[in-house]
Amino acid sequence: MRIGELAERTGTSRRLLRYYEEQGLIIASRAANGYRDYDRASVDRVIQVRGLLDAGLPTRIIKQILPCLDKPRAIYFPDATPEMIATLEGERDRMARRAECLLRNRDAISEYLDAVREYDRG
Amino acid sequence: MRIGELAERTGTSRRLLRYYEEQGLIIASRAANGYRDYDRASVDRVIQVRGLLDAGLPTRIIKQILPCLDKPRAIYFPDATPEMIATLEGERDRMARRAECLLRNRDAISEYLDAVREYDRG
DNA sequence: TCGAACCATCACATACGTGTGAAGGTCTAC
DNA sequence: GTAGACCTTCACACGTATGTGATGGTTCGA
Repeated sequence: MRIGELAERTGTSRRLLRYYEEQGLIIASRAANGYRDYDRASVDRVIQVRGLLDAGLPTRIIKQILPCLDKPRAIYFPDATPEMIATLEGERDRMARRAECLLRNRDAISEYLDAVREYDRG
Repeated sequence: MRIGELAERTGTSRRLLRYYEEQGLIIASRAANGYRDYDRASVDRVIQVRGLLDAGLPTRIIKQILPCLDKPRAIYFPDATPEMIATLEGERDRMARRAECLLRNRDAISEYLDAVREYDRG
C-alpha cells in the first residue's frame, strides 16, 4: 500500500507518516519508482504510535518500546542490554503513573458531571 | 509561600510556575512588594497540572477541567453551559482512551520484560 | 552598608510535533 | 500526448512547553 492509502486508513497526514519513518517508528520498503510501500501491519503500527504520542510520549521513547510490541519477539532478546531493560522498566512505571493520573481525573470529571446533572434536576 | 518554595516543593522551575499562572492554571495573590504568594493548596494543584501535562493534555484543556477538581464545587454549577458539559464529556472519554492505551502498552512492556528474564534464565 | 539571595518582568532561544508549499518525477486515462 | 492524481525531497513556519539570561527591585544577615 502506498502512503496515500495508509494516510487515509489511519487518519494521519502523509507528512506525519514520513516524519514517523524519519524518527524510526515505522518502516517502509520502496517500489522501483521510489514510492514507499507499506504492508498491512503498518496500519496498526501507525495507530499505536499515534496513541502513544497522544498520551504524551516522545518519539524517542516510543521507538524504544516498539520492539516490545512485535511478534515474534524472540529475536530481540539477545539485544536487550541491562540499560535497555532499566529504561523499559522506568517507562513502564511512568506510563502506569500517567494512566493513574488520567483515570483519577476522568473520575473527577465524571463525578462533576453527575453532580451537575443532579443540580439541574433539583 | 513564595515562588521559590513552591518550586522546590513541586520540583517545578519558577519559570514554569509563572507560565502556568499566565495560562490560568494556578493563581497567586501578591504581597505588598509584588512577590507572588501561594497558599498550601497550590502544591497539590501544581502537581496535578504537571501530571496532566505529562499525560499529553494542553494547558487550554487543563484549564477547563480544573474546576471539576475544586471543592466545594457547587459554585460552578450555574456556570456549566451545555457546550462546557459537552467539552468535558469529550475530554473525559479522551482521557479514558489515553489511559487504556497506556495500560495496554504498559502490559506489553511487562510481558516483554518477563520474557526477557525467562530467556536469560534458560 | 554591603552582599547574597530572593523576587519581578521581558525577551530571546530551543525542541518537538505538525502544517504547508515549492519543484519535480511517475502513472493512468482520455 | 497531455491532464490529473499520485509520489518524491526539501525548506520554511507555527504552537506549545520549556530554558536562559538581562536588568532591576526587595529583604536580610554580617
